[in-house]
Amino acid sequence: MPARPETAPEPRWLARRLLAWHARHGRHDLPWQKNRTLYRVWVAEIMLQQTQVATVIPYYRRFLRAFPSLRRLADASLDAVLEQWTGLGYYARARNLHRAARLVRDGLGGRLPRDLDGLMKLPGIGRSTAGAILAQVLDRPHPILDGNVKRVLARCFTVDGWPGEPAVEARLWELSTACTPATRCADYTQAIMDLGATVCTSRNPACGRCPLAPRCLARASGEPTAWPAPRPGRTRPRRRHTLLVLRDARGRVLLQRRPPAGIWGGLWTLPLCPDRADPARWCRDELALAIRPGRRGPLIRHELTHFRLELEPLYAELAPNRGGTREGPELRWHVPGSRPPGGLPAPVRRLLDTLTA
DNA sequence: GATTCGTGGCG
DNA sequence: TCGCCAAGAAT
Repeated sequence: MPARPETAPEPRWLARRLLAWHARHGRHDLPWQKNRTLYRVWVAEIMLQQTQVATVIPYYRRFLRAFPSLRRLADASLDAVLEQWTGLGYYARARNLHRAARLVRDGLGGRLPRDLDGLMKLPGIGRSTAGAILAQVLDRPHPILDGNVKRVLARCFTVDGWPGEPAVEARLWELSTACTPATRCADYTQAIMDLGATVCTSRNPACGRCPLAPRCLARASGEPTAWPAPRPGRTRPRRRHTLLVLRDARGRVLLQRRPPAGIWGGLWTLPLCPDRADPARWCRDELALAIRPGRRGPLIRHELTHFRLELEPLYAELAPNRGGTREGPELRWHVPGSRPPGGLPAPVRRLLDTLTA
């Protein structure tokens, strides 16, 4: 049984322990940690929102190769940006990143703001992301509050309640502010995130390797994973859709652009089968596939089913741009294996890959 | 204040 | 197979 401290750790002790731990056990060679510019760290922080480091790294390298500077990003088309974002998810991040780059190019002389309020005015940058950028690039003493920090602080100080509740989050902001030291802010910020990501993990915390364990109240309780409290249960609505793979005689696949906002906003997907329509009823000439998302998540897992589709009725519904006057979804024929017209959702990309092979 | 937004990994 | 979670922000 661990020793049982009765008082919460002092902020200065916590920061000192974290800094010492980070020197030996922290991560020091992440791609955005070298050549730390506002632009490079900004892009990294946006990609890292709700996304783990290991997932981000290859995307980050490709993205910076395609858009080495803010100017190059602002001058690029949104389609080109979404194409780089394909598979990363949360595509509003890419749209906001691109919009912010143009705002900076056109209104701020091409320079990203170097203060909290200025950064937070840009789309996609909230308080935590702004703090992380300033702490890492300029070593400014701004607290952050991401999932790692929430977990570490909630355990150390046994903060009750689900962090999604505003009152709990406010308390965690207080603690994060109190613990953030006036100096060595870049190292401290990286340290507490690294601890949360590699030691104070959500399911199997390695308290035996934690520099904060001696005074961690959750550790002392014997059940460190009791904090933070889990999100209250909720019933997620199940949605079921059918996407159609329509191929012409040359093997091209019909793609349709999603509306600019909402799920997969601005991306190119397979056309949606109209609700209540049975794809099988349209079987006739062309071989097609239907994707039927399963019970998981918004639109994720899918099964492939072969259908033979009658194209003409669908074209009447899907190709309203013919003639140039009617409004309707943007459509494009795509040759599998060639460069896509823009961003593709991961399931669509995977499907197109199977058509290539 | 509650929901929405992707995808991959984990137990 | 399933539910939860992850370097959050916008609506």
